[in-house]
Order: sequence, then C-alpha cells, then structure tokens
Amino acid sequence: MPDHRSVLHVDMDAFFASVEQQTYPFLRGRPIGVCGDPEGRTVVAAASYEAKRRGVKTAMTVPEARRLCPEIILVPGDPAKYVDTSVRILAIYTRYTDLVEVFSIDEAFLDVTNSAHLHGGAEPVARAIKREIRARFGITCSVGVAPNKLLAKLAGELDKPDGLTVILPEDVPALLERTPVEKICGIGPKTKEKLNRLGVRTCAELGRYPEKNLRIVFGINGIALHNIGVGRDDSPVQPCHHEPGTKSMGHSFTLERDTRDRAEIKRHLLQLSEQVGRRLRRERYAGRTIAIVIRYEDFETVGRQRSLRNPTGDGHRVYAAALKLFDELYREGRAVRLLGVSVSNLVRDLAQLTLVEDRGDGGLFAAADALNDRFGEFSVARARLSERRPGPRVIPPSWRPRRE
DNA sequence: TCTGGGGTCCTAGGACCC
DNA sequence: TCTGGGGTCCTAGGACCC
Repeated sequence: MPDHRSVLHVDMDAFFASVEQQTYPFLRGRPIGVCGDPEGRTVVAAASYEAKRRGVKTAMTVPEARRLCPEIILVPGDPAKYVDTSVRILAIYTRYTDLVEVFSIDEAFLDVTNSAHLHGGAEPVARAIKREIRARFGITCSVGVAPNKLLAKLAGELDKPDGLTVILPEDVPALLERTPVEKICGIGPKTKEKLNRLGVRTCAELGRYPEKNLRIVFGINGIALHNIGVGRDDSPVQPCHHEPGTKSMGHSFTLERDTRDRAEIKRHLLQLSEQVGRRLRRERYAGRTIAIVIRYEDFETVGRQRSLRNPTGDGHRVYAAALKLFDELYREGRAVRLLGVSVSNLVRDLAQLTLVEDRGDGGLFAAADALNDRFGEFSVARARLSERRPGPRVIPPSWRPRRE
C-alpha cells in the first residue's frame, strides 16, 4: 500500500493554438491567436507560445494583441476539432488508470496511486503520457505530480511548456513557503487582495494564520483557505460518470455594435433562445427557470430571472419569457452591449419532456433538429432568424465527453 | 476596435409555511 | 397589542474557473 496518493495534473500547452498548428503546418513556429468570430468583438482564446513570448495573453482583445504582435495570425476557433482531439487524448489516460477526472477540455487529473507501480512509478507514467501525446498529436503538455489535486495543479504550472514537476510530501513545506496565494486555483484577485490586507502573501503564511480568524473573515471559505495553506486536499479524483449533471445552459453574445434598437434586441433574444432550446433538446434536458443578462455600454451588467410552472426545452417559450424579462429590466435609452439567455433548474427526463412539450409539434422539433445537426446551426430556423450567425466558438469549461 | 463566452458555487434578503 | 425560529423556495449579484 503506497504511503501517499499520486495524482497527476495534465494540462495541454496552448491547446487550441497547438491543435491549429498541427492541422495547418504553415502556422507552426509562428505567433498565432485562436479567437472567436474575427468580424465580431472578440478576444484571444488561446495564443501560441510564439505569440505569448511577444506578450499576447489569453483573453486579450484582438486590437491589443495586434498592437503587441503585428504579425500575429488570427485563426477562427473550431470547437469540434478540439473536442475530438480532447476525447482521443482522454483515451490515452484511461490506459493508465480508471480514475480520470476531466477538469476542462484541455486539463485532467489522474489518480495513479494504485496503478503506477505497473509502469514503474508515477513519474514514468507522466513521461509516458507526455511522449504518447506528442507522438500521436504533435502537441506538448505540462504535468504536475503530487500527493493531491491541489498540489498537482500547482506543480503543473511551475514548468511550462512541456514541463514535468514532481512534488513529494517532503517537498510540500518549501513549496508552500515560496508560493504566492494567488497561484492557487480558486484564489482570484478579490481574495488575494483581502488576504494581502491581512498580511498574508504566501500559502505558508495562510497556513499559519489562525483558522478561526479566517472563518470570521471568509465564512465557510475560511476552512478551505486554511486547508490550502497547509497543502491539504482530500478531494478524490472523480471520473465524470460520478459527477452531478449540468445545472444550467445558456448563450450570450456581444453585439457587433452597441444598440438601443428594440427590434434588433428582440431578434438577438430570439436567436439566443432558439439556440438554448435546441441545445436543451439535443442533450435531453428541460428547464424551469429562464434568465436574461443585459450588459450596457458602460459595462454595467444586470440580470433577471423567473421560474415557470413547468420545465421547457422549447426555444419559443424561452423567448417569450426572456422578452418579458427584458421589458421589465431594460432601462430605456441605454445602449446594450451584450445579451444573454440561459435556462436553469434543469431536469433530464424524457417522459417529463414529452409531457410538457407535446403541443402537437414534437415532430417538427425532431425534424428541424435533425436537419440542423446535419447541415449546421440555423440551416433550419424560425423565419425571423434570417440573419445567420455561426454558433459559439468557445468550449465551456463544463465540457465533458459524451456519456452514452 | 478597451474589456468573450460558458459555466459553478456562494451570499443575502424576502416570501411563505408550520 | 406581540414580534420566535426553522425550513424551503426564489431572486440578484459577485467571485472564480477555463
């Protein structure tokens, strides 16, 4: 029986950009940025290391990226390709352990505590995985090996790209001493500021800070923060079939130009609602709570939601509710920058779905969905959606491999 | 051409019920 | 003619993640 757990965190280097460079060899060795619709107001979703060296970062605006790196090649993202690559990479992991937790499209945790000895230990497993991913897909990854998920993720960040960092239990105190709190997944700018004001800068300082006081300042999160400070994390590596299902589904969209035009706004709301409805049905969900988000030109962002009596997967019903919410929420005269529609309180039950949906056009839904699956988003749509817009070009972090 | 898109979880306050 | 206390559901907003 091993005396400590061995957890790997595997993180693809510049994943979307690396995949594009593999697909199109002329992009290799050049600064590229993968972004959304190049016509819209978009940001860099992934930058190649050539671009990163010039200062281009994830989530930077396109004009900013161009200013730093005028030769940058902007490539529109191709989500299906990234999903496909990710699924094939996951298949490699499962040859080493059943305990694989998908953290995002390009990150996973592997618990190899009870399987590593078959391959000579955790570090050899990490090396083998890196080698195989490079051989099969031409892309590199960075791996952290540590006694738990928290430390494995931290370790993986220490050496990038193409890195491998092993943290043994005896290395942990020194690591905590030199790690600033904001390096920890879960500690963002606000928490960092709050901690700094308490005189806490490193993880070790956080560990020494009285837990009782952390609880007073941060409530229930205080306990979690204390555990971070001492490098403790007992959370298991959870294979995705053990995870709870999706909680909400939605789409949002930054308009090409800010607008006050109600007719235009209504068109966008309809489009978003139909998109959400279609995804709900495709994944056999229905939801009872409809929410909208408005971001005004000054970036003030407000939301409003309301629960219906019955769950729905019908984009038209979603739209009816969304429009009502918009009328209640919208402050006349202000220009709108972004609109979002989402549905939560989801249920996943086909019998329930047909019960609430069957207004006689269930067949129409099925036919339209099948055509759209085959020929692309909005090949078939309600008449008012004449202006077509391609689907989203990003992958949500909640992305999971298909279960069925 | 300042500031994307898709999620999860937490808090706080109000309504309502027993 | 006084003001409890728990539980659940709901909504709005914020922090954080990739």
